[in-house]
Amino acid sequence: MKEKIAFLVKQALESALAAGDLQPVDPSPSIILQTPKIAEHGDFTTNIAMTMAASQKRSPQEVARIIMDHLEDSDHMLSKMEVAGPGFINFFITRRKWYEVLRTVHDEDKAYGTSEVGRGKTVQIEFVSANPTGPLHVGHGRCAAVGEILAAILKATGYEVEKEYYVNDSGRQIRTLGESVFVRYQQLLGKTLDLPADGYQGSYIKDLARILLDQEREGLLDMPEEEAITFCAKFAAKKILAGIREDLNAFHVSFDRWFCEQSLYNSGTVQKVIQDLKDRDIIYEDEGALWFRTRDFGDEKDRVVVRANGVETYFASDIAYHKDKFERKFDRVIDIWGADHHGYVRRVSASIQALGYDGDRFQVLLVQLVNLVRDGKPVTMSTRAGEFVTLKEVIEEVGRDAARFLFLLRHYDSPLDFDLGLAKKESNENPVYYVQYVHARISNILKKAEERGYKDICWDEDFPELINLPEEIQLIKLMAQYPEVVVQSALLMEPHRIPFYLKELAGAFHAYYHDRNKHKVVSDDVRLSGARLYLVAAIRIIVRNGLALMGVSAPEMM
RNA sequence: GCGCCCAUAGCUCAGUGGAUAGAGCGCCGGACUACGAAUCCGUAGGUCGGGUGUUCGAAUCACCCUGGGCGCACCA
Repeated sequence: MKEKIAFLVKQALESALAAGDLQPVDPSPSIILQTPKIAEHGDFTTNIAMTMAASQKRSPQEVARIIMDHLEDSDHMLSKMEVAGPGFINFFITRRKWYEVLRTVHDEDKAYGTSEVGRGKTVQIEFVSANPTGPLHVGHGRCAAVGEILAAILKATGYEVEKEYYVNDSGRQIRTLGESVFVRYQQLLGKTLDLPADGYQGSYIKDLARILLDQEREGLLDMPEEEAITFCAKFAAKKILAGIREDLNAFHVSFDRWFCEQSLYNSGTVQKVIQDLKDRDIIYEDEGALWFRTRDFGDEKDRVVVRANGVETYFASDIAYHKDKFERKFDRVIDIWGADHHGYVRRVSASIQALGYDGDRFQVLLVQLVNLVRDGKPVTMSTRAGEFVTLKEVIEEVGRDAARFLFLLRHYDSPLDFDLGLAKKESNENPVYYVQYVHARISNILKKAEERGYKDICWDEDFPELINLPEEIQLIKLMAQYPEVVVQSALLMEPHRIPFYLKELAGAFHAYYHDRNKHKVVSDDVRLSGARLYLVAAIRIIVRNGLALMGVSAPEMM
C-alpha cells in the first residue's frame, strides 16, 4: 500500500517537472512515506514538499499544492489528500482499498511478508563460532537466536543465505584444553599436580577425563607428554563440539557449513596469505615476530600475526578465513560476535581491505551480553571457576520458544537481562505466550466454526459491508504493515522489530476479541460470521509467519 | 589514559530528522452464564542524563561534559 502511494507521488513529481511547474533538482529527491502516529494525519504522509522547498525557492505549501495537482489517483485509492502543518502531504486511503490487504494475506498465505528486495544477492552469516573448549552459555544462545532469525529474515526478503559456524580447532586454547584434561586424567590416577594457570576449571573437564580414563585406561601415561596432551586435546575438542552441535540442534539452530580452522593450515592457506602480505610489505618482521600493519587501516596499533616462537595467532587464521569467505563470492559477509570481541573488529576489517576487498561488503554485528536473572535477582556466575549456567540448562528450564522470544525481544545492541522466572511464567507478564495465545485462540475459533458448518472461508464481495468497525479497519491496517516490518528488519539488520510487531498485532487482536458482545466472530449471522472468520484467519496467518521467522512454534492449543 | 557501545515513565524497553514521545511490567480500580481470563478495560506516571551547535523541524545528526557497560596481549 505504501509503495503504491509512493509511486503515485513519484509520478506526480515527474509530471510536475515535465509541465515545468517544478524545477529539476539534482539529485532527484527520494520519496519517503511515513505512517503518522495520529489518525487525523491520514494513513500515510510525506515530507517531500518540505525537503524540496528550499531548492524550488517556494514555500513548502506551494510545492505540496503543485505535487497534489499533478497526482493522478487512477485506481481511486484515496478518499482525501491534504496539505497540513508545515507542509506535509497527508493521504487518506479509501476504506474499500484496505480490504485488498485482507485478500492479499489469504492469497499469499505462507508467502505473505516475503519480498524480493534482496533478490540475486548472496549473504554469508557466520555466528556462534564458540571455541570447542567448553559448553555453550546463554550469551552464545543469544547470538544463535539473532543469527538464526537474521538468516530467516534475509531469506524472506529474497537473499540467498548461507549460515556458517567457524570452529577454532587449533591453536593455543585447544592446547590448553588438552593440558587441562590431561591433568585431570592424571589426578584420577592418583597423581598430585595442578591445572596450568590458564587452564579450564569447569567440572566438565573432569567429566571428560573420566570418560577418557574409561576408554583408554592408563594408556596415556605411556605416551610422551606432548603426544598425550595432543591426544587429550583432540579427544576433548571433539566431544565438546559434539555437545555444542547437540545443544544447537535442541535450540533448532542449524548451519549450512562447519568450517574448521585446522583446514586452513592443512591446505597451506594461512602460510600463503602471510607470504603474500609479506611480499606486499603489509606484514613485516619486528623483534622476531610478524606484524600486520593494521594501523594503516585505522587500528590503534599493529597486530601480531606470527609470534616470535613461530606460532601463529588466531588473527593469522582469521585473515585466511575471511579471504576464503570473500573468494566464495558472497555479496555480503556478516559476522555475529559477542560484544566483548569488539576490539577485534577493526583488525579483521583491516585485513579484508588489505586483501583488496570492499570493506562495505563486510559487517560485524556485536551482540551485547546477557545477564541471567531469576525473579529480578542476578544469578551469580563465576566464569573463572568455570561455574556458569549453560544454554542447555536454560532451554531445559524455560523451553525453546520462551528462550528464543526473549533473546530476540531486545535490540542486539543493548544488554539483556534474561529472567528465568519470567520466562516460565504463564501470565501476561510473559510476552511469549501473549503472542502464541493469539494463534491458539484463533485456531480454536476456526475449529469451533468448522464444527458449526463453516467449511471454506473465502473472500466475498459482501465483506466490505460487513467488516466495517473502526477496530476492524485498524486491524487490517496493522496487517498491511507486516511486509514492511520484515523488509525494515532485513535492511537495518534489526530482528527485534519482528517480535515487537507481533506484540502489537497480538494486543490489537486480544482487545478486539475480548469485546465479544460487539465482535463475536461466530454468531447466528452467517454472512457476518464468514467475514469475521476471514479477518481472524488472516491474523493467524501473520502471527504464524512471524513466529516462524523467529523459530518459535505457533501452537493450536496451549 | 585510549577506543567501541549505551543513557527515554518507578522498572524493563520501543521509537524511519517530522506534527501531541509510546508499550509492557509494577501501583490503584474494574471485567468470565460467552469463540479459551496465558485475556481485557480504566487511572496515574516524562527536563528523552546535562550543555552547545546543525536545520524550517532534534529523543534521533555533530561536538563537549557527566554517569554506566565492554574492550585495550606475541589471548580470542
